[in-house]
Amino acid sequence: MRLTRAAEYAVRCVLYMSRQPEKSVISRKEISRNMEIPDQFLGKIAQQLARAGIMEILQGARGGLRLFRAPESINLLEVIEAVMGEIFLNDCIMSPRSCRRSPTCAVHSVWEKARSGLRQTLGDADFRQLSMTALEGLESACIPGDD
Amino acid sequence: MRLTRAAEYAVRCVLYMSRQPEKSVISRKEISRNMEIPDQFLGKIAQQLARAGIMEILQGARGGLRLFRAPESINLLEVIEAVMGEIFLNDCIMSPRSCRRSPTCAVHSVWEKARSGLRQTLGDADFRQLSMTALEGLESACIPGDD
DNA sequence: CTATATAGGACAAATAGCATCTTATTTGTC
DNA sequence: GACAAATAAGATGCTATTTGTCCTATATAG
Repeated sequence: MRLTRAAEYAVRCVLYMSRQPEKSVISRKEISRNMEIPDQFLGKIAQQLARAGIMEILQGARGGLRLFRAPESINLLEVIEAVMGEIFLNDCIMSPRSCRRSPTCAVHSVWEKARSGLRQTLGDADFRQLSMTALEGLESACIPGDD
Repeated sequence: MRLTRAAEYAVRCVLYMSRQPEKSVISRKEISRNMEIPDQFLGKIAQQLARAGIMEILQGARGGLRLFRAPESINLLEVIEAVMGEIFLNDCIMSPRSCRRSPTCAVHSVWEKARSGLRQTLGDADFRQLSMTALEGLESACIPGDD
């Protein structure tokens, strides 16, 4: 019931880019260095974010990453789901066929409520807000693992 | 970002027990058979639920499981957390030491909101309600994996 | 043409999830 | 006390996922 490392990295990456001048191209190396993300791993993550229409990747010399949209139109939910897939709390929500009586199962409705609440909260957080509050260099996102 | 199988089994187990006459002792085998839970695995799960004060385990012949409290005083959240540990969405919520500036990090506050909302929803669902809506034999809880 | 980037597939180590096996222990009944 | 019916608990194994790394290919600016 928790974020993967990859999703955390994705959030850090978009957060870093949100703080740069709009439409600027930022090299993967710069991001990975500043946000403590393994460079090659960030490459894979960036591809997923690109496929989700969040950023674009420019190849070749002077290439790098560029946000595809303004930070205020990007939210936490879509960044996370771009990397982890759609958030769901249990199997039966995801594949109703495997649940024999979802329409009348009380547990089912709780899952659904919990899931939609969670997605709502994450969907309401856009990166303009996030980047404005988190201003200082490296420490703009939580950096786990030192513990 | 999803329930483990063990947590799903725990929910099914408590749900089954909530439907039986209060304070009755139910053998593990009966529960595992009726709710499609591997018997030995249920043994482990029952121990966790017992440690959490949700049920008690009676050893020996005619032994089995018995709810320690009335179904209305048991909620989804505690059953899940008994098995999975406390729900948290990312590392930095769990171990604030590893997060260098949690008080001022905007992302941090979103995690906290999402987490508390999720726990609230699950905490509001008690097993009296759940067992009343889910009445029919086997199919009282979602049974994944057939898909 | 060359230097600088990313692309993308293969691979590997670590961890977590999902049990199962085996042996021991507890308890009720005859 | 002996036996049968249950659970307890530790060890073990299999699989999938996560978290990367490596290597070769490809794209682009100058």
